[in-house]
Amino acid sequence: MKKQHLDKIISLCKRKGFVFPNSEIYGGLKASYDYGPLGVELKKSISELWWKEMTQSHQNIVGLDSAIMVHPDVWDASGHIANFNDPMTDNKDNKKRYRIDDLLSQQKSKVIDAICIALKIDSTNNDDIYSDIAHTLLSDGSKSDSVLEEAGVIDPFSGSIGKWTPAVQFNLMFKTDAGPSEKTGKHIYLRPETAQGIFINYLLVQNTMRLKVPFGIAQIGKAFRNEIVARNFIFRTREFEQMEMQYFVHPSKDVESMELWKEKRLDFYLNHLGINSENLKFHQHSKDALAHYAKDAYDIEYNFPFGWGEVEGIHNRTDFDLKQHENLSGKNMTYFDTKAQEKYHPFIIETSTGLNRLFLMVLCEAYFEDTENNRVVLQLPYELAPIKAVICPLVKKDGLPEKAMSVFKTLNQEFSCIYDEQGSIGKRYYRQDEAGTPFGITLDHQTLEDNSVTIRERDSMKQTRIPIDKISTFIQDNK
RNA sequence: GCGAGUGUAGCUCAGCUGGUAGAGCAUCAGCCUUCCAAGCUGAGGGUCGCGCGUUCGAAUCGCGUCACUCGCUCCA
Repeated sequence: MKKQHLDKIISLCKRKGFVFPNSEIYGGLKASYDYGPLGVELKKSISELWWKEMTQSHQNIVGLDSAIMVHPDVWDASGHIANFNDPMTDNKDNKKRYRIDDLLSQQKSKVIDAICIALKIDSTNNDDIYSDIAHTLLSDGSKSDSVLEEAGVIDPFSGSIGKWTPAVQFNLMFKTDAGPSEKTGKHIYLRPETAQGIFINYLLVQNTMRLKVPFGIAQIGKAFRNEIVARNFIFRTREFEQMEMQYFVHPSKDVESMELWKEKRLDFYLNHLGINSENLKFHQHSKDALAHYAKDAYDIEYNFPFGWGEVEGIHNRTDFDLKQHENLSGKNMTYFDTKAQEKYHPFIIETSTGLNRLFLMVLCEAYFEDTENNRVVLQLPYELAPIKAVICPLVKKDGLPEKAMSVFKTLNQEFSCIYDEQGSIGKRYYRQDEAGTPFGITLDHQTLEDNSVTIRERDSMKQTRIPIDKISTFIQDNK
């Protein structure tokens, strides 16, 4: 049943103003979406919850907002330039695409030798021979296709020699040029992760805030990845928002800290975002699937309509990044513990989550078809609901609209409300059920006599009669 | 990336074998007044994703392209 929900959620998102396809009047842009009036509220609520949980709730975690564009050497140090500029080739016969270095590693040595001779590469004592060939092919673009084919490079899928296209580079990072002309300017990349902004600033942050290890730096911001495949609605987009907290610990405490954060982060999903534990699980990366920087890595996965998908990564990044930056920048990146008189590179435990994925997860979790009452309800936790209450006059006459409007104006100071007098009262409730509004407040003729209203709860549809001045208290108690 | 499918009003969809578009819901205005949608009247809104082609004539056929969904694949 759950498997069929994504279409319904996409439709609801558009209908109610959560998410719109971007550039729709021009036919759309792949994997690009806009957040509508309700969507922006929901997204903001999720990130605010996260921020509060990850900064304010801890004495030793502070925030940061670093730049999207940074010195290009940062990406050299991080490994993004080296690791994600892999030359690729396609087999024209079956349209399979391969990373050339991967492809070569599966070939017999005489094939490799033939290529080396053709390209005049010295293959002796060369550990990076596959990568070297790949990059040579790329720089010699035009002849790369014939070289691979003539050497007899076999397509592992078909088992026969492929008809290879010239080497092509797919850049993970979006590149642009800073400066007035392409020639004089530097290549600038849009950050593919927010983490590096934290690493390069960590000593300044530590110093200005007088922090002692262990401490954390949290950041929310956009990152950009030129994904080849982008799918599943807003699950994987080229432009996305990360919420990361990098926790700096003593190298001997990494395992312990990892366990701590795994627990804390899972709790966030269960107790703050209202996710059912059945729909969450940890997935540990296997050794060979680990990122170039990581020692150990867990994902928190959610059971989306399209299957289990990663919503958060909790990784032990070790001291890889800090040492890399130290090597490349020449600046000392060590932390000095004055009490222990010890100087070291802290290990970094990263909790990195995708805000857009949490958004989708929250919607999937909240979406409920109440067949008994023939309605669709978004059972969002109160804190996440874009609109907290709808204020309705029972009928559009006898001074009820005026009275309701004044109640609306008062309550709207306190929390986000909406006023609605259009259509039957049931219809108005149902409209808000779909938007996830937890409370409906209705004024009727009795209100004019004793200042009481009916308050109706979204999930249970239960109605209670209370005085106007108790609305706020009631909501606080029942949210 | 490969394979399959879809693309007609804001949403869900109908338009069979080619003759320039309909419904329900939604929206808006008016009536009704009723605490759990779908009562009455009326209105706005689409050159049928986009382009090219075939044809006297295309939403309907062909090709291309863009976008989305599903299955594999991939995902630092």
